[in-house]
Amino acid sequence: MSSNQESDRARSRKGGEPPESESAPGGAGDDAAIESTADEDGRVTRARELRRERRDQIQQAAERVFASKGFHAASISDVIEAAGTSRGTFYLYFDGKRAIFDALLDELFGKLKACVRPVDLTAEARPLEQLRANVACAMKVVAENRDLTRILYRTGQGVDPEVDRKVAAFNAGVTELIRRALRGGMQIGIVRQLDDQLVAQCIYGSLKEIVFHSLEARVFDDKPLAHIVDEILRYNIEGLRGP
Amino acid sequence: MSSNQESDRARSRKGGEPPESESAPGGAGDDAAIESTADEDGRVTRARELRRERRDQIQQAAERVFASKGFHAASISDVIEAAGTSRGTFYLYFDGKRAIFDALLDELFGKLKACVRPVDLTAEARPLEQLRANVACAMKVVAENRDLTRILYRTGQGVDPEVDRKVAAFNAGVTELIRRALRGGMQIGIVRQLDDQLVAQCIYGSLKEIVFHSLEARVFDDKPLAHIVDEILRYNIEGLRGP
Amino acid sequence: MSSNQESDRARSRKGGEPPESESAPGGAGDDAAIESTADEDGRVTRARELRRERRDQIQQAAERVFASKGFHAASISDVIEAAGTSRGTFYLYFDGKRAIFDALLDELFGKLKACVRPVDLTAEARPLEQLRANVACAMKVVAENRDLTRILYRTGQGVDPEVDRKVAAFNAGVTELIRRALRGGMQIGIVRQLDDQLVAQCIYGSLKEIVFHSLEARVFDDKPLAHIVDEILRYNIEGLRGP
Amino acid sequence: MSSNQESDRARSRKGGEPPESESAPGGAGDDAAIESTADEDGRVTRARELRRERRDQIQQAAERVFASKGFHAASISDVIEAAGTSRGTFYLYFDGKRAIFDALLDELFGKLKACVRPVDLTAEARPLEQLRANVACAMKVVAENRDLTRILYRTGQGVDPEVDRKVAAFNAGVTELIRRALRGGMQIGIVRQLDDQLVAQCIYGSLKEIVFHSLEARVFDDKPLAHIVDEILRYNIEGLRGP
DNA sequence: CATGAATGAGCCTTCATTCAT
DNA sequence: AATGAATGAAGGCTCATTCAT
Repeated sequence: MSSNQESDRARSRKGGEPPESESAPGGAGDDAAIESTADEDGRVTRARELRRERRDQIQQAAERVFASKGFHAASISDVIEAAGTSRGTFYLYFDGKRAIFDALLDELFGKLKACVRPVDLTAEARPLEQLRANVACAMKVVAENRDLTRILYRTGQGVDPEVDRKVAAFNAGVTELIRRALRGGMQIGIVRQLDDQLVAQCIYGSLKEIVFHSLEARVFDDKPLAHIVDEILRYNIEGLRGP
Repeated sequence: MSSNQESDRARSRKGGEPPESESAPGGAGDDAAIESTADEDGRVTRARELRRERRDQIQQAAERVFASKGFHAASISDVIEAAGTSRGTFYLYFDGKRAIFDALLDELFGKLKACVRPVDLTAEARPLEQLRANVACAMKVVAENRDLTRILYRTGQGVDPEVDRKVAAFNAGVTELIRRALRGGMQIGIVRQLDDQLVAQCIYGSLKEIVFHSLEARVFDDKPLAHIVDEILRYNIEGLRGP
Repeated sequence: MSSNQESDRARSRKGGEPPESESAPGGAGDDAAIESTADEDGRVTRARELRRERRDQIQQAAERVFASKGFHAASISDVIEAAGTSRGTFYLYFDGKRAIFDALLDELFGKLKACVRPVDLTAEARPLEQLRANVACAMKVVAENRDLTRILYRTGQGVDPEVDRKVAAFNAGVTELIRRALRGGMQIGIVRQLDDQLVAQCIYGSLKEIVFHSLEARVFDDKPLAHIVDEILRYNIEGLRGP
Repeated sequence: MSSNQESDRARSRKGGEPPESESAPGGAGDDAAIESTADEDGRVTRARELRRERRDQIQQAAERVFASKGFHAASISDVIEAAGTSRGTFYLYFDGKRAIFDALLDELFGKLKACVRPVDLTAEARPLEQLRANVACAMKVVAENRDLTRILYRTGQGVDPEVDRKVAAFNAGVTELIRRALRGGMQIGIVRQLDDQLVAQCIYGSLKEIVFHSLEARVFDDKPLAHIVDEILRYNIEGLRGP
């Protein structure tokens, strides 16, 4: 029930820009149009900035709150208190608890997607270095967004069908990326024959575990990132077998 | 917070046996003590059985409910409706929502622990077969307890510090088991030199991902368990590298 | 959206009896079945009585509150305060504010319908007396349920489509009754030829106005009911025309 | 209660004219006073027109919104959206939701009062024709202000004590008018002896019912207005009695 | 032991109104 | 005069838990 109601006000602004003020109605003076336009543009731009700032302020507060208390235990009251805004303002910028969680998810997934590139397997392209770069970047993003990642990790999936779908889609996306790389590798012979679907999941799982565990245990503080990445890559490439 | 209050009645029984009927209450007849004792023993035993049955009935209902709606979305009302008991009875057997979740967790972890044995690495013991047996057993347990496992997977950790601790402890336990096996393997040379902590997590992660994903995607219906186990083992032992 | 949510608990009990306890489950003793049954029946009956009492208590409180503050200005808090119950209890018996309003409406309409009988126009039946009885009874009901009627009068229709429908249906029902009487009267010649639909509304309107106005102005305190009824009937039968 | 607070700005303007621009604000030039006065008069007049236009624009929007959603379900947001103005502007012209409702009420009552004239009972004046004209005019006003009338009908009285008072006053006014006509009629013998107060209410009620019902059922579309008026008059004058 | 009516803290959300720009 | 972001009081509702019977 409640997950369907979104305030019209918030929804209308949701994905996009504020209504742009549609120029002033009424009998405004017609002379000096240029300056007035410039003024207005400036004001509108400024207003848009303020909107974004406010929104970010709330979103960041939510990030902190969710990360420390968990999604379910956190209340809107916690968020607005942390953000230093009023209840009403919160609902001016977000449609509710689920919606702000969604926004946080989008942010994290966006950052992660931004740093992972499909691996080019041609010899000149040094695929191993690309892999290393991908993994290192992902871990850097995670390390830089510890709160955000913890939210995702700790919350699991029980929030909402929509959120579940989003998380599943992200996981599927990453797994698919890995699977394609595996297939390519098999074709040119640098990867042995294997069940690409299953192994892609294994790889993704090994990465996730390291990532999330690092987060909780603050491993990054103890071991150099390069070491971690190296170990993961060797584990995945060479397996465990002794010489 | 309200989730900390535990009814005195339920707490008193918490870790242990039912109150053993505490002798017959009220004005029980004092004559014919011997027969009455015999009777009483029978009655007590029967009572204990009933207790266990009742408890199981509720716990199984909770398992179904949590698995289908998720821990947070499920209400006590859902559970007692599914169990066919009354509200009061529920609280007679469990301290609350968190407590029954705890019990379910214990059950699952118990079953999993029961089937995993430390690997004996001596040559005669065929360590690979032991590994295969461990993994296969774990996957069988999971497949047989789909609901239970889904609860854990879907709920993540946000339930409660106590639950979080339990989950973390289980994870740590498994990882430690793997780590010891790795160390043993390194000592006798069948495992290459590696960061046992990190790689243990990698292995655990790869297993978990397969397990949980299988659960949702019903992979077990499509691929033979043996194939899955083989692929996992080869992945972990040989890695990805082509010939 | 919101008008659809009715708590399952309340809904399940809505139109009817409590679940009747479905007999005690578990291994209850099989002897002495008769007394135990008797006991249980007694207990169940008593429980049902208590339920009804509680419900009435709340409903009457709501009646007072709505009558004095109006539906929109009254809050659930007002009702439960007046009823001396807790918030939760309210929702145990009613699905919400609209639902209790509905119940009040049903009560009033039920009482009104109960006292109005179709008029038998045959000469022996003294139709005038029947009319008088109908009108007098309706006014008595209204006078005895001043609060209830005021609620309806003051609230108008803006509460809810469902309520609107109910009110409209009641009005239509009464008008239809009058229309039929008019038609019958025209057929046997004691009523002149007229547009039965329009005039039925006129009659209903004249009655309603008297009724509702009396309510506010406490006319019943000043003028004998018989006088009022007489005037209404003469007005409707003879019109205004002087001799 | 919040509905009592009225912004000082709006209150100051309340019953009357706009602030007449209170001389030109800002650093207006002080020289050329005469021309400037002429200019200013023009400007002021123009400004006043604009004010009125703006106000009407909002009021008409409110009329539409209240009529379609009902007073309570309609929000200021709905009104300003329909009016194409901003929130702030709304409060510049009206003191709030209740105030604009008040204004609408005044408009409707004004129009109705404007078309009803006391009936001159002298023989030459053809009192029946006057009655017919009164009723016909009222029904025309209602038909032409369907939205406005529906608002009143649907909203009942629960809005506000002030509004209730206004509605009651209007009703009382009309009833009084009818009563006086009845008394006059009784004096010159064209109306039979009756309880003028009660019968005045009956008459008013019969009219109201027709009017409001017509509104919802769009009777005006099916039956000619003249027929309706004729039926009402005959009903009131001749009553129901057959020949 | 079993029951289920009662509780009330606490949640999410809305919206009339204000005020700085 | 116009704007619209900000406010926060208030409302409806849920649900884990208790306790008298």
